[in-house]
Amino acid sequence: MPELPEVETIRLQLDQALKGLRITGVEVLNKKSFVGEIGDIKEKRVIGVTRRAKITIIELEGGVYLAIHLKLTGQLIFLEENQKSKISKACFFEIKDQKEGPFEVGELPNKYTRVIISFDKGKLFFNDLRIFGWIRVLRDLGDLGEDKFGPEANDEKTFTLDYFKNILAKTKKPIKIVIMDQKKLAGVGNIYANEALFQAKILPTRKADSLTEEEVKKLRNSIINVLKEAIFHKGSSDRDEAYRQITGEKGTYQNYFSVYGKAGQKCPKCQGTIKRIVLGGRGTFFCPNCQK
DNA sequence: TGATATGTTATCTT
DNA sequence: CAAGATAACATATC
Repeated sequence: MPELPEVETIRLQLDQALKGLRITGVEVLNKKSFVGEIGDIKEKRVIGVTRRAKITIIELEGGVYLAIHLKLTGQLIFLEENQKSKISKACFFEIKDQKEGPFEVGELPNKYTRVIISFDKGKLFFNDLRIFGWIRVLRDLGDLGEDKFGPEANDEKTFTLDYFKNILAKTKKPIKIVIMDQKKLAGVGNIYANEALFQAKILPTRKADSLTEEEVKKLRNSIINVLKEAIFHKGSSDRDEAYRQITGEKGTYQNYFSVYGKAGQKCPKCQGTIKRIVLGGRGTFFCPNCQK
């Protein structure tokens, strides 16, 4: 779930919330969720928060970084010390208003809180139901493995048309698999791959090297566009999705989905019906009428 | 009970 | 060896 727009939303909010704060302590409630020495980050101030692909990177003074991957069910929730009551109320409201589930934040820490990072003014809670996510202490950003990531999918400067043409021409894999491959393009996950292919009117099953120049151009525009729209709407928190903003609030881009999770429903552009297949083990949604 | 679930990677299989 | 497919990670919901 947390794909580029969700991580970017969290990054922006964390950058505002944490900049200048000092880490006063770290509680690791689940060993698998934290890799590194607490001593390396204690008493260090936050310089800023950046992002690479779907990884949030908290830069600390002294050349130390906290890299965080939320994987499928991770959340980062920040409670400012002096606003605790206000934020708790917002979370409480959310539970009352909507169906209660494992992903509603409620009181903190909760059952799924794996790591708590305390600052001189507030606490950051890392919640993760399925424990696939992690926080790592890094001395060198290269330890993330730069070669593991292609250009950022929302950055038209590095994600160029020429680059896109080149990587697509090199493989016969289904186009959806290719645009979700972080080594080739960083940030696109299942939701936005489905949505971008719909916007570009291209079937997810099409072999990558079969796309015409026109289609490649259209798909690149659709990817950039859908990611920017989703960032504007602070990401998506569809029904069973864990993603929350750092306040505990949902994103709203799920209200703008055309095909994702809509099997059996009407296509928003024609009279066809959205179909679901499995591609690379993932739910894949498309309109067989609009997408060619 | 079986199918499904957003990400990533190890491990098959071809 | 490379490309492609699938299982695995841990847990919950429908």
